[in-house]
Amino acid sequence: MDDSGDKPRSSRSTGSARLTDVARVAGVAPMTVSRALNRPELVSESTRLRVQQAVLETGYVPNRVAGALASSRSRLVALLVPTVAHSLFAEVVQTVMGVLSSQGYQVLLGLVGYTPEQEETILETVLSRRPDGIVLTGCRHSALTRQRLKAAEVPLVEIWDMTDDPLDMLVGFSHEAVGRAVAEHLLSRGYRRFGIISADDSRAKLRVAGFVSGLESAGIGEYQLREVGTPSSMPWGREKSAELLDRHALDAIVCSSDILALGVLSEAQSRGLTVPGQLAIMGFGDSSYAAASFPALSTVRIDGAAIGLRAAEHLLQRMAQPTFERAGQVLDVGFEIIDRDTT
Amino acid sequence: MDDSGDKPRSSRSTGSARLTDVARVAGVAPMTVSRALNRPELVSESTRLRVQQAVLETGYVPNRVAGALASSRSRLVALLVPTVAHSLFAEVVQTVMGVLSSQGYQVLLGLVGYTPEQEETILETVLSRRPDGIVLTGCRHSALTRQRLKAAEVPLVEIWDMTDDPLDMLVGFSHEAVGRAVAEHLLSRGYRRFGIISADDSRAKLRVAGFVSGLESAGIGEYQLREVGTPSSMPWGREKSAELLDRHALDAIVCSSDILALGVLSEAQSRGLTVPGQLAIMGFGDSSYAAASFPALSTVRIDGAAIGLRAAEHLLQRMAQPTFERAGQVLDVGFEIIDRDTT
DNA sequence: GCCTTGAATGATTGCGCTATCATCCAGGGC
DNA sequence: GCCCTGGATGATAGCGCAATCATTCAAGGC
Repeated sequence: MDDSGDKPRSSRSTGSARLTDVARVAGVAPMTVSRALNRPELVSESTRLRVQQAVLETGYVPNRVAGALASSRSRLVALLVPTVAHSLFAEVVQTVMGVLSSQGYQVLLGLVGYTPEQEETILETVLSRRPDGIVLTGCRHSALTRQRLKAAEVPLVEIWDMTDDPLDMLVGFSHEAVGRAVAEHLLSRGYRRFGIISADDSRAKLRVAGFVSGLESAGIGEYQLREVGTPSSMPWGREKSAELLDRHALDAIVCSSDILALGVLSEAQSRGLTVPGQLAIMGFGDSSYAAASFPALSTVRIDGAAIGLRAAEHLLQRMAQPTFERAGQVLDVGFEIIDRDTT
Repeated sequence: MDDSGDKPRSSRSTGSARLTDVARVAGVAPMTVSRALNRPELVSESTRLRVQQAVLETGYVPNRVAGALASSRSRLVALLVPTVAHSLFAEVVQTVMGVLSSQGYQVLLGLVGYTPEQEETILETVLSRRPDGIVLTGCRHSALTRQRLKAAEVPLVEIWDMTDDPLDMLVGFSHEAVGRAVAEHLLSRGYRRFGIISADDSRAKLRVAGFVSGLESAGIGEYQLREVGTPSSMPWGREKSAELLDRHALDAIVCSSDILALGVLSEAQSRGLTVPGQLAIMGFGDSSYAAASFPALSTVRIDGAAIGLRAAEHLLQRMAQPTFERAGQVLDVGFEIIDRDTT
């Protein structure tokens, strides 16, 4: 009845219902509406119901932009991955979002590709949203990126890589160890003349380095390496393996992703090579189609869901305990060699 | 020199540099800093450089939360898809984000699954961020969702479906037409006894309905239908096809996704059935592995990149022209039957 | 000289919310 | 009666920025 106290809506207002509108309808102070919605345990049952009713009547949708500004809590988590067009990262995105959204966080997704420059650019705009937490793929960042992240003092989980010295928390695995394990596996199978097809991305190169060091430990210094651009694709795999097979006598080709390996497989088949008899092929990622190819692709399984899950959990924990000591927690989720029919 | 005019930093402040800090260092008014950063053409060259310098000195990172509140422009676009763990939607996410981020927009990703309830919940929290635009998968929404979207008056593109009556703009294709085209294709190949394995999702069901109506047009009223839960997977495909093949004499099985079709294929192979001689198999989506399977999977290609691209473009256009008449623009990107070696 | 013009810059205000502290009041101890 | 306690509610003041309008000043016309 008494709406004489309303301020006239300024020309800058958006026109939709505000907290004060709900407060007027419910006959309480704006602050009480805020509490009824965000901390209902502080408000009496009857007030809560009146507010609820008023929200429905006014069609009020809270403005979290204003809320974030006032409270310095955005309830936003930034998730930076190279791409989602790769099932491994898609899996991470899927699980991280599942965990975080169940706890009331929303996710600002950033696709940083495979270059430090893109990461820098995107990180800057991401930080301008003042996220409550960040999940960041990889742990080899430019100096500027590291500096910005430290300055932002925002809970952070690096994923999908391994280091002793994380910026904050880390959930991942060692790419070098993957490479080394693949080398040992193939050597134990008796393969000796290796081709490598690797994407031009820093983590793939780490795996290659691990693989090569594994070979060297066994006294093998010779191998053939080809790099391909991103995104990896079957045609890249075919083209580079054709090149390798034309010029070198190889008995195994190791690829930095399953999709490349599939390309190698089809090249081998088109040349009438028996797999793995005349040519062994190793992928990486254990994509859903690795098991479905014929012959079924041997590969390395990374549990993206586990990484996403643990990363999200770590982040939630840290966000809940604001200044918990920066423990430098590191979790290695490992990997698994999947020995199917191409090795 | 003169910093006597500074307000003491309130206890509620976040501690990082603000516009006023930069302004003080640069020796200009805060408003001038704002202009130098957001509308540099309004500021003299020398001022712009001084501000730039001051930004570097202070390590200032703009607070877009405050900016969004003050300007009623969030520079945020919400992108709602069922999942990213499916290459088709991942492709859409990838392209939408590519286009939008090049124009300075950030993307708030929402995974709505395949139920209207999840869509409702997520849409509510999404709207509370006051996005400048929304890309929404599907165009069959609950009444509440439709009402909220209309009330929000935010530029909207529905994707991945088709209707005459979009909420705002629409870029997609007709799932019924897909089903009908698949029916015609298989009938023309001479297949007559059909099994259908479909996910329990509304758009897959539309494709089934189209397929069935295609059969009926040809006078075929009998078919075997099995539904599977989400997410679809190879084991689901194997299990349901085993069930179908045990009980019915079929010469073709149509699946609502490639991954299901791959499961059917492996079941067929394990039974020693020749494909397509004794059993034809049809997928949907033309995932990257469809061409790689053996035999290569026949399927339906949807150009997810085109959908994402056009959707993002439409949205950008609408966001640039605030109250352009709600044209009800509809774009049908169609689909393509990919006739490989399983039909 | 005087006015106009427009580019550059500044001062003020408010976006819609929540932190914080103040107030109010019922219930209880003594 | 008085004071304490604590739950419920309210009033006030900002969060950091940009919209808006005001001011300044050099250049130019006459």
